[in-house]
Amino acid sequence: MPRQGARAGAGVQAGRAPVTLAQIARQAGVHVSTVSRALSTDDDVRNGVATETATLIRTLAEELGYQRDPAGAALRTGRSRMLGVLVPRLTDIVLATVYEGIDAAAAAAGYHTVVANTSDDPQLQRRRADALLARRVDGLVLGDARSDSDLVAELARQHIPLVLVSRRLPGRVSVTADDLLGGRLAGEHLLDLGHERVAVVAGEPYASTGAERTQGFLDAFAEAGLPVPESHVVRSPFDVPGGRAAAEHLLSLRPRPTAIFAVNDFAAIGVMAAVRDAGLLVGRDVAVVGYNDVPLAAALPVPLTSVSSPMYRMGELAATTLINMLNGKPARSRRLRPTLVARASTLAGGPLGTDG
Amino acid sequence: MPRQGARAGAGVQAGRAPVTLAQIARQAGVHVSTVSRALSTDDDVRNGVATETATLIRTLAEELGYQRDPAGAALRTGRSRMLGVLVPRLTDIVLATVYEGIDAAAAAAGYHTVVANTSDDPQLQRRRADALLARRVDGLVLGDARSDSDLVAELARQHIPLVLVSRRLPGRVSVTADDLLGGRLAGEHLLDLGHERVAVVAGEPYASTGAERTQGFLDAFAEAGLPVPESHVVRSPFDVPGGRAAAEHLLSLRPRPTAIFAVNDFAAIGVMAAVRDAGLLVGRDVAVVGYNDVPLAAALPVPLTSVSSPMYRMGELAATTLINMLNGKPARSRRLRPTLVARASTLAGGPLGTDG
DNA sequence: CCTCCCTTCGCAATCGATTGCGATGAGGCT
DNA sequence: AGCCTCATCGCAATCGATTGCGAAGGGAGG
Repeated sequence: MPRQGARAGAGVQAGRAPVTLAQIARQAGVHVSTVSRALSTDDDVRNGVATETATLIRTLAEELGYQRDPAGAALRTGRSRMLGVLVPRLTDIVLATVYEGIDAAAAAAGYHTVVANTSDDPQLQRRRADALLARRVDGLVLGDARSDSDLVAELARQHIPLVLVSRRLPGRVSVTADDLLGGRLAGEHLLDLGHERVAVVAGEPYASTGAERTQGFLDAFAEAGLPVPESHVVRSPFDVPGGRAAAEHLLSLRPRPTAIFAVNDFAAIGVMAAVRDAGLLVGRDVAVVGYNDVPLAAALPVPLTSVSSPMYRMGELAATTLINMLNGKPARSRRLRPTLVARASTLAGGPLGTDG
Repeated sequence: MPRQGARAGAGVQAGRAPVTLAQIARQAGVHVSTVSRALSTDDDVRNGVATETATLIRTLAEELGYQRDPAGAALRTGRSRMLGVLVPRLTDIVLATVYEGIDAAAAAAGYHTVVANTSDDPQLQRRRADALLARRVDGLVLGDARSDSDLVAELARQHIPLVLVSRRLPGRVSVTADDLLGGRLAGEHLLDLGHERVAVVAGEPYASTGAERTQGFLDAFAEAGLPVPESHVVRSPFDVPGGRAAAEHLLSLRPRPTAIFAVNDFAAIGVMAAVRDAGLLVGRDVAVVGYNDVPLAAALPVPLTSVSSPMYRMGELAATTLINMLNGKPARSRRLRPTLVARASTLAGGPLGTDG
């Protein structure tokens, strides 16, 4: 007799006494399998139980406070009802917002999520993904897909259900914002204001977000007959110091750009700092456009013009798409429409001359 | 014969074929129980296996890529090796940083974490906690403890292992920063600069963080013989609009305060906005002190003086404390020391006169 | 009145890992 | 040489939920 008494792993919490199917079965005078069926969420299964038996069991379960043991269910079914989520970092409010959407939609569908930070580091991505898989998550939502890594391809080869979010990758199911359009919106906004000499803080090349926002922006100017020279497009990390350093370089160019588009609000804040440090005024001497429209953008001393994407909704859609996949339904990629929010960082001074 | 073939829940991912103890046992020519013992992390258990048998099994497991099935282990042991974490919101960089620390320390100890947002809403706190418990987490880290709610007491009554983080509650094990000291540091800093008429944006009363920071600040001024009148202490949400609204009120007082302490950086940013809106200059006309020293504080147009607490470390300690509890070791509360980082928002203009 | 069918349940195996106890064997001791 | 001890390992039960199959029961139709 392996067990001597109560629960083995009860450990510290002596008080908990989880209700099991067997207890309900005993009280209801039926077999445990009947209870399982009555409590099933699957209609086909539940229909095998007489209505009055089912309601009896249902109310009994309610009274006793029954909660299905996920370990038992997972062991038998092979599905954990847990989703793994990989993000570059949760301290980035953009990804944190996406994650909140993911978690909300997952919870609504009876799934839990487990997140992990990868710092955009390929080694960490692999390690974290393995850890999640070891936890037997049913699928993955990847918010940190890199175009220069083959991790996603490997996971796909193992037939692991996955959905990309925020960043795209050719041939993979993803839920993203239309970054190409977003970049174009930023470009057209500056064109409307009369800017002709502009520059781009383009983010990291391995992220489709930065790459496509940049491309959309460049497209707009190219189509307007004002192609942006390559020297005016610089890569940079997606943060304040990164944007600041990039802008310091761009502001040293002669003639100086009259506007700078940063593919990320934090980089844009760094750009604004560099503009001030150069003794210039944001919005009058140099227009600045950011991307993501984080809450802070509107609260800055010079409110930041930014492109807004439905990040929370993106997370929700990513989760539901993955869950549909798990249920065998076909899944398709989605691209959500961004909008531009114009503020003082581009409007303060009105259009600048071509030789300001 | 309930099963017809391969794995039942394989679902979409047809490729995965998890290695089990039984497979290793077969290849090693030993019983599955021996494999289990050889692979155990518990030394007492592993010592029951001969060294060479153990190494054989260990290398075999490595080659086959064995990963313990958490469901099987959890079912038998009653422990899921999962920790539940409750935070007000993950989009708050402060809590996100704490959570990163929690997750890192948990992962290092072989635990996974599951987070949930509660929006500081008592109803949601209960629901999320229940959901986590239904998932059979081994313990909880609560980052959203409210002094006006009895949820924590209820959980404790059920003997659920838990540790508070960030916010304290009397009689509970917690890992926090010394907010009383932090508030005092802010107060002493302003006293050193000669301020005599100050005000406080005190945050929400149910959070020990805001309450204690405020108290420490008031203590410093009271001990200096310059008690702050109640009318100069206003509560507010921990965000930009909240700080802005509170500051608009405070700036309308006559004589106007020469300095404002906000118990949270985002509220402080709102304060700075209100100061600007009033046509005043932050750091010269009105000094502003924030709290938490978020990365953005240093990047603001007028860099923000702020009290810095080791948030990541706080998360790490909270997780290890909880895990120690789970292992039956005694746990004690910890209070980490904050430090003040002085910047232009208090230094720009030097001390102001008493009738500025 | 008998037979057939359908609804409703029970039976029992099963998922993978853990663990108390007992069996086996080797070695040392008297 | 016989017995005892200890190290090592196997046996089998067990955690809780799920599910294919079969049985029992009731009702309807011939």
